[in-house]
Amino acid sequence: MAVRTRQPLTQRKVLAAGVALADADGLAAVTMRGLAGKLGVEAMSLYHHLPGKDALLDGLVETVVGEIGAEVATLEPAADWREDVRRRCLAARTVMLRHPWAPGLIGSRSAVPPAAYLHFETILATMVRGGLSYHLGHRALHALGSMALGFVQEVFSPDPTEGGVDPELAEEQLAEMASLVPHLAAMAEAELHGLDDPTLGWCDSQAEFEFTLDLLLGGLERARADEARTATAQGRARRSSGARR
Amino acid sequence: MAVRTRQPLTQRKVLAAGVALADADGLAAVTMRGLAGKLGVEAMSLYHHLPGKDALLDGLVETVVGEIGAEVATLEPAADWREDVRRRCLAARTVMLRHPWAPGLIGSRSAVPPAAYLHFETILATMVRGGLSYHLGHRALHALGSMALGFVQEVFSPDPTEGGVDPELAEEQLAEMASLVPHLAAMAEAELHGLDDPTLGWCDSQAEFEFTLDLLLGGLERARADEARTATAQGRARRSSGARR
DNA sequence: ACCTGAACACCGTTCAAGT
DNA sequence: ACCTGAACACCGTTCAAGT
Repeated sequence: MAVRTRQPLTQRKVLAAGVALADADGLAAVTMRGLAGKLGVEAMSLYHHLPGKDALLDGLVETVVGEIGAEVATLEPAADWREDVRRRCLAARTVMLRHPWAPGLIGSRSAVPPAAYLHFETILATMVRGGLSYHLGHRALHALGSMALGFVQEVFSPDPTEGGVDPELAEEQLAEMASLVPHLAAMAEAELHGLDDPTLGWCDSQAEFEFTLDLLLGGLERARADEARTATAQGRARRSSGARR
Repeated sequence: MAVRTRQPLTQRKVLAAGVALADADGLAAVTMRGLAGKLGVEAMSLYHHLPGKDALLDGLVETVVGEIGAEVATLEPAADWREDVRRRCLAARTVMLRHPWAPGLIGSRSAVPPAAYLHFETILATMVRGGLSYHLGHRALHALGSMALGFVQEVFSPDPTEGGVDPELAEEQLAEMASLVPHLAAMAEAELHGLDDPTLGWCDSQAEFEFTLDLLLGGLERARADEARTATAQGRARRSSGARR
């Protein structure tokens, strides 16, 4: 299955093959030897295009974050800053859904992918244009956190029982949960019964993502309005008292 | 430096040594051979107390999450549900600050640490007692996400230049940033000038954490009030129209 | 029961050598 | 310049053997 090309290898081709390999077989399958094999080449050849494994992983992150740029470029601008930021985050999310290994990799790396700075920049610019101060914009970037890159730190893991819930197994687990964690069990049951198609699983992660996003944006908009009101009130007070500097 | 004990090894001791080793030398230093060496034993001895490396890593997570339970147990209950949840998240955060490798490890594992369920349970119970429906409680757990375990997905990485910012280097970086990402640069500068002690770094991660937390909690409280108002209005409408079921 | 030593199949990486 | 083969120091893990 090795792709044999007579064209010489390039860093781009190595990284593209790395992303494809991670998509297909998971990040653990991306070894120097394994990736080289996919490219019809020996492991040591990769060192002519990348300094080592660490650079390869950084390159994979950079490639994926770069895809966000392409995705965001297709967006139409929105009048409201919140709608604009919302669309950017959702665009990033569509990219991450194509590369489910990427959030974990990004989280485990210490360095910020350089391409991410450009993405944050456009988001901050949108917010400043929308009336947020740089201080609030700073806090907003922290608050949005990884959502700007299209993922949340999933505490409830991506379902290992992919593609559906075994109703019988779910029943068993519910029974077991009921005694240990009654509120969680009640919640799970309440949510299960409200679903049209229980085989899809009872956590609609897309809906959760959007709910959280709207929650944060709503809160930031209120903070923004407060800030504007306070500034106006202070300005009025300063003017009416005739204070100078 | 190997700790030689004549007492036989136990799983608890192995895990405690693993946590200590990760605290001291990082997660990468936790290898079967390395950990065994710290315990004054051969690598293969560990297999008598743990099935393998994967179980070791799961055990490390479980140990750390277990510490959250101990920390939460010292809390005094708060009247307001938001204050209560807030204290629980901050307690979890103090545990994670002791084990900076833990969030990355938790994020990279697919399974939810069993001890975390108990933690989520008490948080959900607090919220339900505070008036949230199970549905909203479900969404709240998702929204709080990893904050319930005391960390956020840090996009701006934990500062590698630990313990302060070199002002000269910072100036250089600012100059470089200014052309590429002007809004970010302006923000960084605005934040730097407002600081009492710039050597502490210009991102107060504790303040950011609390701001984000309060933002989410404030939004959830509004959603809670909306939900309560809607339910009351629906009830009133149903009663006044004499509708039954 | 608990621990050991040798061995196996992998990994990232160095180095000298090929064309 | 790009690629190779052998080798090195590691890793998790199996197995047969010790007490």
